[in-house]
Amino acid sequence: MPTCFIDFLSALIVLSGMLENTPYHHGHLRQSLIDEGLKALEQSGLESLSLRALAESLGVSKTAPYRHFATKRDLLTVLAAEGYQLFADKLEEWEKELINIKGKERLNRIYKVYGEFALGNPELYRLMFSRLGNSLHSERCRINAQRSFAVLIRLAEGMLDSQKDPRSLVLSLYANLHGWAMILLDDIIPPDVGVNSENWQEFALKPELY
Amino acid sequence: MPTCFIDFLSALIVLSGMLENTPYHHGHLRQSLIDEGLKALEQSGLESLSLRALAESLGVSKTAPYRHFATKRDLLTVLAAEGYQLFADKLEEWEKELINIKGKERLNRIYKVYGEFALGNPELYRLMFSRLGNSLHSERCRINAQRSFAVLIRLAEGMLDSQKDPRSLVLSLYANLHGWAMILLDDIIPPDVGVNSENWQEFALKPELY
DNA sequence: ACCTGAACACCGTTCAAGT
DNA sequence: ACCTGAACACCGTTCAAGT
Repeated sequence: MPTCFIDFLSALIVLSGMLENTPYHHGHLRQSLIDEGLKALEQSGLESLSLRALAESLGVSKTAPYRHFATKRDLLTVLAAEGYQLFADKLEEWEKELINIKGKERLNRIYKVYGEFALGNPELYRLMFSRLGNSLHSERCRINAQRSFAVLIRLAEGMLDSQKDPRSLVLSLYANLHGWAMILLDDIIPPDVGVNSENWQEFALKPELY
Repeated sequence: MPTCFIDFLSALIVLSGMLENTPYHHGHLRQSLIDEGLKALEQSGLESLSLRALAESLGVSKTAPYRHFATKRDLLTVLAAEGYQLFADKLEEWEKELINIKGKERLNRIYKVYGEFALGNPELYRLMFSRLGNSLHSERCRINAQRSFAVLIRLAEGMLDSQKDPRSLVLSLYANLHGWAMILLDDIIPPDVGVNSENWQEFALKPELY
């Protein structure tokens, strides 16, 4: 049987699949895996997210996802990229709101918005800032992580009394913000101190420290 | 058959097992699981640690560990407790070394020793400060976590110029230390900044900020 | 008391086959 | 091109049985 005939048959099958929208072909499986993946992530938690369960909840066989993602990790990397993009978008949005707010109050608000993102998307945040989802794994993650960091630098520049190098200072600010986020998300607050997800900002670095 | 006779038989079997040290009975399985678990943790990583693999490497059946730990999580909690104890011991040891070191240099050294523990026991640190191993899960974890925190407070008291509440300040110091530890362990350093596990302390909070 | 073996309900992943 | 089904190599965990 000549190759071109087989190609013709394949094309026919593909076309009929797309046109008739048979239940055999899902149609938007790749995007559905991403959307449903983000939902399942927050619902079941990062550790419990399973490719098989995801496939079943989309009414597709256990192995269907492998047509769109080579490994489970590849899907997680795309989910992390979605997270980094959402994070960068939020930060740029908040930057506009803080444009006229300076000094002490500005730092308070930075803590607030950063905390809102982390505590509002706990599993996504955990994925993004973990070995699995870390920004080094994809171009899209890296670009949006860089975009987020750029906003943090601009936010800090309008906050500092001193004229120190903002890049270095933003790094310690970032370490602080991430530290608090992880402490609150993983509940690793030292005992008998009375810190919780409501009042933690009172305990965080005060602006007069700068 | 009367119960006391069965008990007698059981006792006989137990005794013979202990005295003859047959290969059927391991003898120190519980402690071996903890020791081997700590090794496997750092070798294979937290996510790859498997109860079955652990059992096999100890030459025992896959289900033998269940005689000593109800669940995998229970073993992980004990491993975390070992970690918290080691951490508290190290901190108390370092406290003695820092007794005559004050101010600026003292903060540098705190960063150094904390970083040494986290980067020296990366998987153990990750387990301890995660949902799985967090100190709320066992009395022993909690006691040693509290012991560690107490050392941090004493270390900070000898460092501060101001007379602020040390507990609140230590919390922000802890968030900072933990943030840096996680950033370095998970490689989530913002791109193009040139921070790494060697030079990170130069970027961390400077003592003159206090 | 301590351990084994078979069994169950999950995983991720591969590959030949179907449409 | 896209999906299915059987199969493989892993998991954690339960339970009846062995020593």
